[in-house]
Amino acid sequence: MVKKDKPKYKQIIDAAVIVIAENGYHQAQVSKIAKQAGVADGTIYLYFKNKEDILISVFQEKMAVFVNNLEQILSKDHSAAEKLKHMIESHFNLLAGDIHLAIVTQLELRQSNTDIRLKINNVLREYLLLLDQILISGMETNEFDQDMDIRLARQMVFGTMDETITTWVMNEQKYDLVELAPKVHHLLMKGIRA
Amino acid sequence: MVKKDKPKYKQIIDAAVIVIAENGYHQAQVSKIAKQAGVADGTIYLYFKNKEDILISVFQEKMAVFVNNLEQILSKDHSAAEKLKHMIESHFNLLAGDIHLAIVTQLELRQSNTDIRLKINNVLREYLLLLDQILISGMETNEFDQDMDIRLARQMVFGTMDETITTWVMNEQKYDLVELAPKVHHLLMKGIRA
Amino acid sequence: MVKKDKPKYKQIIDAAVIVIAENGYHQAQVSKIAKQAGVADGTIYLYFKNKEDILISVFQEKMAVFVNNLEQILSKDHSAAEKLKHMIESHFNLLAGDIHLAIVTQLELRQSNTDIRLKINNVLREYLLLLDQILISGMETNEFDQDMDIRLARQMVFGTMDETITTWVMNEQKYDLVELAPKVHHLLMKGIRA
Amino acid sequence: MVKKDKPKYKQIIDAAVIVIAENGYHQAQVSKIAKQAGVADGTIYLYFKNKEDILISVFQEKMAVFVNNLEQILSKDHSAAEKLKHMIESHFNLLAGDIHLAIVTQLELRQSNTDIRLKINNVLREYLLLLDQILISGMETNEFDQDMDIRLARQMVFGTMDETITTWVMNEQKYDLVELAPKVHHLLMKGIRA
DNA sequence: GATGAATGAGGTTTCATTCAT
DNA sequence: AATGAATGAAACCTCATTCAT
Repeated sequence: MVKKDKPKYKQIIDAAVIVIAENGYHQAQVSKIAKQAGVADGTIYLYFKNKEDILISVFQEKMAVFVNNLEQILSKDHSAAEKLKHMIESHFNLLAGDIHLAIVTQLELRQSNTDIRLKINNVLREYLLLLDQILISGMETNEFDQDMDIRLARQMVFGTMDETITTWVMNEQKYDLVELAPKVHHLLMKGIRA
Repeated sequence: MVKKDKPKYKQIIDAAVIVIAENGYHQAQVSKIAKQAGVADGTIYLYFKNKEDILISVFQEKMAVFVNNLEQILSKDHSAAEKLKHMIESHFNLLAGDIHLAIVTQLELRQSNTDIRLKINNVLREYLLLLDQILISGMETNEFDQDMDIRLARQMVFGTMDETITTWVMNEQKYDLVELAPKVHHLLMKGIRA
Repeated sequence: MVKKDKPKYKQIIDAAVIVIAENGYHQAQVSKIAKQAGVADGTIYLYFKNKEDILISVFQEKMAVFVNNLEQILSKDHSAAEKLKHMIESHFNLLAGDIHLAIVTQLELRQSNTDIRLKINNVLREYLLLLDQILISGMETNEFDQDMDIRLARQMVFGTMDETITTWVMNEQKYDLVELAPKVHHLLMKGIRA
Repeated sequence: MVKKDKPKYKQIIDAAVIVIAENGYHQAQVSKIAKQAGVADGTIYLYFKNKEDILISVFQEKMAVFVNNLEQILSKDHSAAEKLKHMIESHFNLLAGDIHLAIVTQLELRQSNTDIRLKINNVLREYLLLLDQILISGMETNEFDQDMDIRLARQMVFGTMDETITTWVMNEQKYDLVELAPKVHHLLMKGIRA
């Protein structure tokens, strides 16, 4: 059994999400995470190389859920437009259902230093490549504008989603994020359709 | 004469931009900023309440240029679509012309803690309100879709611009940002037009 | 059967010598010694009270060889001068033949804290008492100066040997230590002979 | 005025000697040294790069006194034998007069890691070169055996002195170290004279 | 007897801010 | 107004030792 499969590994990851969300990135000391996880400080270091490793693992583990979801969506026999819709809904659903995670990914983890941010970006890249697949397939079926710049389209889709979620988090989730999904989809579709 | 008009005030602001851009947010110590500005550490505190005050002031001072530009654009007798185009071009132009500033606003300042980020968002709000004016005027003239959600449209426009600029900065400005402006405008127009 | 006679006892002692020699005193963690010995960390504590006990036992076990050798030398029917010569040769030989041990006793073990060093000195005392016997016998037979201070003479003999070996170890054994023995003996003899 | 000339520099050096002597090398925390010196912890770092720098500086500053003394002795118009005598007396005198320093140099500083020990050895080298000068001059005037190996002779002289002082320190200075100087000199002279 | 996962105390260093000059 | 020396709080990580299995 590898470390990642041991119960304490996930226990610590989940504790980190809670502690970061509730205390902020810079107030998320290792000792606080250990306490929240119900283990000794030193135990953390049996499962993670250092604090940076915890933070990157948090992002990796959680991002994996997003990637898996998106892979599911891609595997279904739907139109590109529908896939995009499912992507937005699924993305919004996941974050609306885990406020702690939303706070961590949209606000707190972005305060990390450049090293960690670069590693986080590598994890994110996998997700964006799947988004590119949707865009490319839509262009091939002529659902989406065949002349559009993929990179710009991706930046519009992801930038709009990201901005929407961050605004929602910053406004303390006063309104329903999931309800916005169809509207966001509609807006984006107009931008990219043929 | 208020503090903001004294030469050392701007001197420190400019020093902060340079130091943050060249060293990164977490390596931008007050003493470094003081040295770059050519003043003593203690002098900083004659012009700023604390370090947070410097960072917010940096954003305020620089954002003012963006707001002024946008006000100029709004005052001209153009269509909403043209105003949007000028906005994107002007925004991209300003940042492409001051790499230090681009690095600071797109990457480094986002590493600040949530408190500072919320205050920065307040400063940003003024700019976004002007963007809303363009969107509203476009909807009134039926250039833009009258059924669209203003907030979402704003998030799409700003999110796309922001994501585009950040990607450009992260890629070390290998390509021409300003050249992308028409394409971004075209993409966004498709999304929001009637 | 007492603990010292069990195979794992010597196994751990030998592992400690290797680990200390190869990693240095401050990098010789109990877990490394356990790994080198092929036992679990906890097993160490079935044979030794604590880490300090390992280090002192290392010195005791290895010093016993020196003491045995010297007892052999003393038992032979030689002049005091010859005994001294054999002592130096034997001492140099043993260390030249076990570089790990030389590094540990001359360099690494001296980095231990004062408590351990005092206990090591107690172990060393037995060896120095045998050296004193050589000196006394030489004074009785008028081979050595009958007016000399035994303690000082012992410090000169041991200090010179020790400094010579340490210099040799520090110089990465670039030259032949054993070859120096006659010269050291000659030098010391001049100092102590009648 | 350079840092070394400022009063706090020497204040911290002296505090370090006292704290190390009284608490042992491994219990000489920076905070203890700061407290003993009557400054804040952070102040230490205005004068020293890090803890290692304090320890090396302690040795450098104190060793400088030994080197200066020895240079004085060398400059006098005495025989090599007399110079050696003065060296031993001066060396013993300095340490007998500053028990804290004796404990630090003979016992505590030797517990430092290999990095620091190497740097300390570089400082010591200067002293040993002056000792070599005495030996060489004695050989030139035929006071000392012209056939002897300089390195061995140096190791005998320094090893004997070192062993004598360490034994005295370890025995809690129960007897008079300075009284031993003539005897040590006599013993060494017999060993090296022509 | 043997294991090895878990424990938790403890210290160096940075840096925003102050205040005597 | 300007200086810059001094302050001191705060946290990541290591590793000897234990004890349930």
